[in-house]
Amino acid sequence: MQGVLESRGASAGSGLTERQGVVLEQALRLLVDGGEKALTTAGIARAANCSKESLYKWFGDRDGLLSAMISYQASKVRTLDVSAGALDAESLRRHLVAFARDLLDVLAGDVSLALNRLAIGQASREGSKLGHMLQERGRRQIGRRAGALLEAGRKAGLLAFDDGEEAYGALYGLVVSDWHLRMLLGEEPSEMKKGFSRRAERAVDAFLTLYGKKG
Amino acid sequence: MQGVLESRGASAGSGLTERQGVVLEQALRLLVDGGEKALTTAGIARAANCSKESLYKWFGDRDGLLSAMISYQASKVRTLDVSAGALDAESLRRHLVAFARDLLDVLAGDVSLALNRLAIGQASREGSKLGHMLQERGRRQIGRRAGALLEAGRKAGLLAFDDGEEAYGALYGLVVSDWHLRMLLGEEPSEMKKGFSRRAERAVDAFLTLYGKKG
DNA sequence: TGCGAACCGTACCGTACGGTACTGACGGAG
DNA sequence: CTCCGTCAGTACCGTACGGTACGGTTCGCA
Repeated sequence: MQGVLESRGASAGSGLTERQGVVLEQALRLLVDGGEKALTTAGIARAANCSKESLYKWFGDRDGLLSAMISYQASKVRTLDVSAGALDAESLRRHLVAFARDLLDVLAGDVSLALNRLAIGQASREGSKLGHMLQERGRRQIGRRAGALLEAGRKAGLLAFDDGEEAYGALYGLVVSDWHLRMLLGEEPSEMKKGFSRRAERAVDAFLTLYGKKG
Repeated sequence: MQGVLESRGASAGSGLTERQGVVLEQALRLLVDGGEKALTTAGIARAANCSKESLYKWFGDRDGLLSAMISYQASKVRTLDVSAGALDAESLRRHLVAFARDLLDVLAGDVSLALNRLAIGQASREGSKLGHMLQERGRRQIGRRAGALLEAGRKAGLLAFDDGEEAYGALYGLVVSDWHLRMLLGEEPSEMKKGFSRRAERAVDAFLTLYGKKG
């Protein structure tokens, strides 16, 4: 067990060989296509041209595989930090609209929806470990980007709020409303994506009405 | 098949005998306690003291049983319509806060959470029939109450909006934000319920800032 | 060339589920 | 009393899954 060399370069420093990355990729594809029901160890092994025994050696058990899938996906969609230098009212609005649009796009992505469905289906069981992971690696991550943007807006005298978390909550609610839940329940995302741009702008307008400093 | 008498009075005119109501009650309890994994036909039969054969005779198959559970629960939590006679600014605000608090309470209810988890887990499969049912019987229902309230507010000259659906979406988003998803992912609802009242008031204040007519 | 580790493919095992079939008990109708 | 429908309880069947074990193959390495 000690001194094991990774057969090729590890991917993204996650401690994963690229072989294991391929496995997780195929597992995600299966999950997106057929839901949790289609995510069987035999199916993953077949799709990734590996043996079940290797799956258990690499990931321990099925739960370990699910956790690895979430970590893997989270590491892939690293949010690009916006360099928020020298904000004025118009550039702040543009940044907020871009954030809102990105948020809607991420939430409507089929991998995101599939992983959220998976974690939610698992949440009733004890632990809800997957839910915590998704929360930590997803919301926390994108929340930090929004928080930084809001803070920059306040520093520039363009926004007024006491509680940053509350302001972020309002922005999130105005942007997303119940669309995320509706997509999780099966409403066709492609139908909704067309209205995302307009929706993002409206939501940001409302947010600025609430938290923007008049001037 | 014809002329079958229901052995006792049907419950709520749903075409269900009270025996079947007991079965659905037990099924919901199992679902809340143990999640979808615990919702097996054998388990339901044992909990309700009936035979599996009767389950299949009454509900057809497992999907029919799940649908019946949603219908049954939806018929139980009929939303009380508020008689919105003679609104002024203060009573409108009270009504909105009451609505917001009720909304949060409903969404945080364990039966609601369990059914939403069930429908979401099922949504990846074809059809997403349960998702549609939950959408129709849940959101549509409570949305009508909110829509009527908003419309009354506009008629009374207290609110200003063009698109009622958009205004409702903003209210919903401000009230709920991402709390529903977080609870679905397993965050403990009892921890959150304490802040519901304050949260409802804050959200309504923001909503009135956006859509309330000044004066 | 020979050794050993990793690994694929498959077979295998125990279990649990959805759904069906059978038996026996109850209870009402004639 | 007898017939008949309903239902509980249980046994049963086919299937599918998670997890393990084994034979055969490739490949790095000495």
